[in-house]
Amino acid sequence: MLNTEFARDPRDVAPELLNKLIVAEDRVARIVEVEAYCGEEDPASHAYGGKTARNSVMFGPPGRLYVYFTYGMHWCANVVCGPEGLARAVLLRAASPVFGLDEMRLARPRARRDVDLCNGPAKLCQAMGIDGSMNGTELIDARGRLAIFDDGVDPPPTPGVGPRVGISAGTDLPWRWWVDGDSCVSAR
DNA sequence: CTTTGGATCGTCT
DNA sequence: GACGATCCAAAGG
Repeated sequence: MLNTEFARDPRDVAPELLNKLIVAEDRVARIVEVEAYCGEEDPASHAYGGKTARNSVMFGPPGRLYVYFTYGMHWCANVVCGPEGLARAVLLRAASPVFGLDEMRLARPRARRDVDLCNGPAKLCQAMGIDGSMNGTELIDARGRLAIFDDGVDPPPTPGVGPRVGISAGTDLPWRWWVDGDSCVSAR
């Protein structure tokens, strides 16, 4: 996946990220659920209300990872999209483990079944070993620890579409997409 | 199976 | 001082 492909509206990028691979060091998972957040114009976005220390990565160049800490214990990860400066991003909500499952199980001892390793935004980060130290990391740099990789599996032609999860504003906007029928999707 | 409430702390008002 | 782009265990049906 080329960096320039992220320099677009997250509502276009998000469904195209379905079935792409996220690679973090020795672990690989296939993205099956995403949400778009549209910067200062989106009441559900962390960027609503302007730039702060926490959300500053979203205001930077596309193709970087925005990692935030929430609920006092969880990390979640977004891909920064474009146009640059508008703080738009795609939240990685769920993935299907592909490789490195032993490491994922070690990172998530609470997960009873393998399906529970990455079926939520904070679970995905915990399983993949993503935390705040990776905030702002380039996703495309082959030397980096993180990448999004296209292995030739196309996005679903007709993904599931619906409102975003866990927000209290902007609940009318259908900006969540998922691979319909996949057992690792976080919400039905 | 579904529902409920506790955990836990950085961030912004 | 309030509240999260959440997760999990426990309790109830």
